[in-house]
Amino acid sequence: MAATTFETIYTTLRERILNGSYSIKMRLPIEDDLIAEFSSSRYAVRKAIEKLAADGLVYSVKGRGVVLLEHTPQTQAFNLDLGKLNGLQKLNTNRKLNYQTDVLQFEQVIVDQALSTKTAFEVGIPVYAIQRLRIIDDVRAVLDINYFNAQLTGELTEDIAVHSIYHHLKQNGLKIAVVKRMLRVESATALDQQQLALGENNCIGNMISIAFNDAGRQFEYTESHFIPNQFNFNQLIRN
Amino acid sequence: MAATTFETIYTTLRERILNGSYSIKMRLPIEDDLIAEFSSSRYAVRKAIEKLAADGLVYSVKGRGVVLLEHTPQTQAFNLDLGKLNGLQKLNTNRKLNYQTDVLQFEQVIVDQALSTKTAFEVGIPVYAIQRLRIIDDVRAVLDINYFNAQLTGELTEDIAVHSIYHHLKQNGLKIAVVKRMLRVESATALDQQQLALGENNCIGNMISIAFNDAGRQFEYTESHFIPNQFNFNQLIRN
DNA sequence: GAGTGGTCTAGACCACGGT
DNA sequence: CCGTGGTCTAGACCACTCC
Repeated sequence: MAATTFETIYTTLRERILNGSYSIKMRLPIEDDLIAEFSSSRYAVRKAIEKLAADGLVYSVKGRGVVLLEHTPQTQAFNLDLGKLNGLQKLNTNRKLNYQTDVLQFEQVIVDQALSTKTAFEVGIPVYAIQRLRIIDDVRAVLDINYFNAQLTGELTEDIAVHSIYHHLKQNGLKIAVVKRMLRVESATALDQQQLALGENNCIGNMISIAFNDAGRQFEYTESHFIPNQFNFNQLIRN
Repeated sequence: MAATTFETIYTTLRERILNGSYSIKMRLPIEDDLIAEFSSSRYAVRKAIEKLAADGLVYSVKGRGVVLLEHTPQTQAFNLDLGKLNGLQKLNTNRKLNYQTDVLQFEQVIVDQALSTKTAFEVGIPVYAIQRLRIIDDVRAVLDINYFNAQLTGELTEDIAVHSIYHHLKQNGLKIAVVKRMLRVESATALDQQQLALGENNCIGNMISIAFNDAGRQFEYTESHFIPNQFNFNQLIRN
């Protein structure tokens, strides 16, 4: 906890909102009151409110005030994991899950034209091509197909792939700045059918991610193929 | 175009980034230079940069500068429709699409316990229950299942449902403040199988949306069931 | 140590909502 | 009209990056 001024205000207000301290009036106190309460500047108060708005908890209306958005037990799920790095959120569970990873493929290849078209990596650069099966509670739930720009990640090993590549990259000083994602529903490929516990289903969810380091370079292209009925993907649209 | 100071700066910088004017150095000019160029305050410059960052175009690094994120023709699709209201983005097409709507169901019902659990609407209030089939270029692509809180939307008619309910609501002064979405891949129901052009596929994408007006009240619960291989869903995660 | 973005303050005026 | 959030200015100091 860095605990800048606005973070303190944000955390305090967030807790009050979730507690229901403000729920009767459906309004946040006006800015001047919050400035007085926290003995802070308007900047800090407004930044805290902006963060609450980004969380989907409040909405500011010019001339009126800051409105609380209704939230019920049912709609809590919409507020969770709004753009967390780890992406897929398991449905209906708070208990600890049992994870296992099978590395199906691990090799270094040179990007050709076809792979470049798909991944946006430049032709000729070396990348790691990795396929991993994620087994969650003994269910073959996710097939990860990764391509990492070897020049940006440094050396990777199969042992790292079994554990967490992201954890390794962070430890080696790679800063993950931004991840862009695209989600689709697709007909299952032969590989999906073979590897995943699809049951009667013949489609998959495909979460395509491209990740950028803090120099703005794309170091990863990943497709995560996942089975139906198990995962969630959240989004918040603000006007 | 309201054209506040920061919007002008934002638009100008955005155009330059997309033009490639800055691409060689992979950096934006430093804040002081932008302040000088636009004869504006630091506030306006920083707000413009923050908007570019929200678009996934740049990333600020304390002590270093504002970095441009790599973008190639392939990765353009990741930048489109980041949280647009209309949600589903049709894959691979810029041409004009031919839309048709069939209203399958249109009735007013009172929320019972089961519907309340699903929609988060209070038991006992009147809602419109609407089912519409969206036919895009003669393909039965999307099945919309809507529930609107009648107390918040005012009267709706089947004729409105054939056209655009959102358009009607906006015209009647309802301000759509926030939409929260959850996307899943699900096994197709009998209704989906019957109505949608699923072909061999036996799954659908389900985009569940809850929408709030500018008083913070949830006025809508909607499930959009859509066929595989046709739609995109974008997300940006920032560190 | 120099350069850069992040936080913070204290003010001002404007635009919108409601009375 | 008053109350409110949105925009904007001019400054200060801090934290981080890079040389």
